[in-house]
Amino acid sequence: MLETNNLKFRSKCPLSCSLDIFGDKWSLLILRDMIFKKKNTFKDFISSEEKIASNILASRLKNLEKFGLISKNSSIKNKKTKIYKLTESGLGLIPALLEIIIWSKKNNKLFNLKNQTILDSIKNNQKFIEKLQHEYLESFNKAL
Amino acid sequence: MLETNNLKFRSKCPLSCSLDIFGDKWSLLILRDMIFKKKNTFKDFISSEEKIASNILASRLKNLEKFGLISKNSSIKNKKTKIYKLTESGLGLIPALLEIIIWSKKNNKLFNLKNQTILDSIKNNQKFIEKLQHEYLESFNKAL
DNA sequence: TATATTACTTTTATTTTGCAAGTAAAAATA
DNA sequence: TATTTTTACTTGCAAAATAAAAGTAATATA
Repeated sequence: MLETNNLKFRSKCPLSCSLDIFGDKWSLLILRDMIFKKKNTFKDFISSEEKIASNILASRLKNLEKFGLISKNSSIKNKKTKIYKLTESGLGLIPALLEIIIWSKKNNKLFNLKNQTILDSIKNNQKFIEKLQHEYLESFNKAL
Repeated sequence: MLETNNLKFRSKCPLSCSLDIFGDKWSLLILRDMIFKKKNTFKDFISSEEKIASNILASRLKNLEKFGLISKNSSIKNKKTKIYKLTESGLGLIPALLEIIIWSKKNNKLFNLKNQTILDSIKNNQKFIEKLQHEYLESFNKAL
């Protein structure tokens, strides 16, 4: 294991490093919830249909924060509620998520996807990505 | 857990289904080895620098085959050697892999990547993707 | 003031991963 | 032809990660 700033990686391969960060069953689903569903609290994430366990969610949020994909702050309105926000680095994963979703759509004989209208309009072009990023930041500012 | 053709998924979300298939630390590295390093045997994969354990490799190969991303056949020349080949579905993941790699390159302050000349030329356009797919199939036919 | 909510942590059980060693069949070598 | 090596795995066991359930502490709401 290579160690850089106390963070361990199996190799210096960019794909391998990326998977060391988010190569699991849950991390990208948290980002999905933030990007596509404008979720930003612990309670939001817990309520997703895949039913992540609260201890796993806590550990994933901590990890994503550690690697700079999200940031954590107290809400201004409400001291109890913590708000998780995608960083620029986290928003930068939108193109990768879209490509996975596009792949999934093309291979859906395997897993019987439900029709999701939002996905039908996906074209992985720069404008769509920018729109998503813009929408995210806007909704975030509203929610805050 | 939803069950479709004996395959279990946490939900019908395309991203979630995808992660149910390859959301781990190793599956995409096997695909990377096939796509970028033209590897196609058990021995090839075992020799990668991330040092996957042989039982894990066996289980991942079986899983990728089960989900139709790769196929397995005996070599014509050599009865002992098994050749793993990307299917069309597996090759279809190239755009997603490239986006992860591009993300990784942009965020490399974190993990000190070595300069990989091949990556410097990456543009995630259709031509580059087609070139990779073509190269893969060509090298595969040679190796066979 | 009492109850509910939010964001966790803790505990315990189960599953997955990782490591080391072993095996069977085929191929290469002596 | 006999022996060694190679390839593609499997097995057994320890360690780590995950999952499920329950608990907690601080804050907010009725």
